[in-house]
Amino acid sequence: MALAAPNILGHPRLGLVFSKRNVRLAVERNRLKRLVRESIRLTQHDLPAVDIVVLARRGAGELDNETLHRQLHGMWRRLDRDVRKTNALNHESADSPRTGKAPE
RNA sequence: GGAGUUGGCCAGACAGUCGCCGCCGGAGCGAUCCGGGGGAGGAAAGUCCGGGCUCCACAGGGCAGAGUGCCAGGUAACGCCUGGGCGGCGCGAGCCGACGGAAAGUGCAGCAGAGAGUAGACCGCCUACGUCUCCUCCGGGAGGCCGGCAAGGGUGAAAGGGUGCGGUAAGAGCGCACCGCGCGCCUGGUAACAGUGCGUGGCAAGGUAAACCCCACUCGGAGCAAGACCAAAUAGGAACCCCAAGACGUGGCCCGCGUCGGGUUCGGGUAGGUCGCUCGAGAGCCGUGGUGACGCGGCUCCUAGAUGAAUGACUGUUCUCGACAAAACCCGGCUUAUCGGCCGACUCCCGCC
Repeated sequence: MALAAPNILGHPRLGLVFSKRNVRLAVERNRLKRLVRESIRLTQHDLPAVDIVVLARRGAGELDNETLHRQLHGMWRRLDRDVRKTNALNHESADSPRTGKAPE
């Protein structure tokens, strides 16, 4: 799961929350963090300027690399789409919602 | 060929591209860039012991508390390791053992059973001694009382050495022989301990000490969030200098009384940062002493150091298709998890020559 909010840095920024409670083994936690970082690294230029916090749900450690990459890629696409949509709305209403939420 | 015991080792490999964290060299005022090289484990785990290191405490001794517990050796130290002893398991190679003390004291133990601890008498055996009754062929016999015994049966996880002979009323280490046991000596061994050794004791009072306890030995506390250094903003403090005028409160007002300033420097200290942080009881090879753990000497090598915490992703080739699992100050152990593979030594069984 990921949470996102616009920032003023001009580029995306990543936060990671992988609790011992949801991912028991240190090996799995490190692997997940590496995969998320790698995914962001490869797609950072296509992402809007938002702060993203990625959280692990219980059982995330059991997914293999290929599945995770696919899911992350899909998540970034939907995030980009949602941000574009809210920006368009903002231009119309000049109002700025603080949080855009990307689904899982 | 099969079954097994034991010691050690490995933990996918190679190439390319893009990344992450240190280090070295170069360029740049700098941000940073370029090049080179390094980057998780045998258990990094559990945090159960031991030590180094750091800070705190400390004249000496005792008590309390905790731990350890056959002997010798190894080690910085250990609850670890090696060798040995004893006991147990296994045909064997081997494996397992908190393995000091129960005649210092206290405590604890369901059921069964007469009795479970200064032992005991249900069944049973005996009637010698003392005494009573009856019978008598006058030798004695039968029965009772008072009693004796613990061999046999029975209970139990466990009932106060075992076997045999003597002995006796019946019995009993009551006596003897052998076996076992205790104690002393001798011999071997550094010792634990062992002995077909010599002598001695009739045998000496169950179990439990991971129950209290006794004996011997060991142990100060806290931990890298230890500890050291640099050091904003804000608030407060100290010293010196400046102004000694003004502001505020009290009051109708003045006097009076109370409170307050500005600057510089310094010290403590928070955020933040730096160090501690990896060259070490270090690794490899060779030699050497030792049964071994291990020690000594020589040569060579430098081998993670992060701080939200770094090893990955993708592609290709290949194999036996990859288990358990991530350093956080360091090291020595123990314990636990683990797909599979390789090497050495040994044991038992079967077959063939």
